Amino acid sequence: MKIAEVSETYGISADTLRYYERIGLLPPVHRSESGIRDYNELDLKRVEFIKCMRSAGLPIDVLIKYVGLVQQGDQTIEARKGILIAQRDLLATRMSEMQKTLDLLDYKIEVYENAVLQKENEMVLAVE
Amino acid sequence: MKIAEVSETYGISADTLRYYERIGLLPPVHRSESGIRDYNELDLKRVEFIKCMRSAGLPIDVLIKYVGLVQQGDQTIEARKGILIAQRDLLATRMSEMQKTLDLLDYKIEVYENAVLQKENEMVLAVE
DNA sequence: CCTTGACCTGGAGTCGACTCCAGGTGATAC
DNA sequence: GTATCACCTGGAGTCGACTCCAGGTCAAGG
Repeated sequence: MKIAEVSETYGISADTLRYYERIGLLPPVHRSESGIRDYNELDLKRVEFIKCMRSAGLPIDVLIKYVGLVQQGDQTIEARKGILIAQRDLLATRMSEMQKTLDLLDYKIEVYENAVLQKENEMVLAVE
Repeated sequence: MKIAEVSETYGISADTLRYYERIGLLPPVHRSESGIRDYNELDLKRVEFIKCMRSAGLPIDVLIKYVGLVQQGDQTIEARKGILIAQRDLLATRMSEMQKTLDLLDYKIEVYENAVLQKENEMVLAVE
């Protein structure tokens, strides 16, 4: 699959895909003879993983570290697990922060809703 | 309350507090005669609101817009409500993305856990 | 053939959100 | 009364994560 289609499929710009490869977040992608990227199954799996992690805000340097460990084979399993657990915990913390904000937003929206209703009510009374 | 204490209390650097004021995210804070910031109740409420919104990733320009509308009084209630609803929806979307990532992380951690257990098992068998 | 279009590279530019000065003032501690 | 400290301002620098560009290669359609 060429870069344009990957970009289309995953909603990641071609520039970003190339950038990920340049910085070592995405290991070198399979190429056609003429040097054009031709993403294979594994490449696509990696793209999807990165997309998922980045969409949740995991920092690129952590992901590069993780990807590097994966390349190094089985003796890095503990280290990889450690990274994932740390990131999982950070993510959970951020989500609970966001939940508080969501609650506050809901509350404020409700308050505004009531303010609007009250205003409309006053207008009706004014007309009557 | 002087800036150092506000910084301490809310975990926001003094530089950031001044920055927020400079860009109009925080309306001008009360000052002592000598020109030193002396945050009053209302100022602190605003700081807390901003902290909450920023911690969930709401962009500064949106918050500046919202704060500006608040300053303009009651005829902006509908617009403010619209902003809050839009941000609430974006936030909910981002949180559900994050939930997917969290689930994937949990799954991968479990897989690593099993891999580690299996390795340990093999080692025990090798010793026996 | 030759033009068009997708792709390539290395490097520079942008953007959001801070963060860090340098140089200056005023109040408090000794 | 002077030294130290927290504070002030305007402006520049940094950081993470892209995003854009110039200049070049190559395959395919008319």
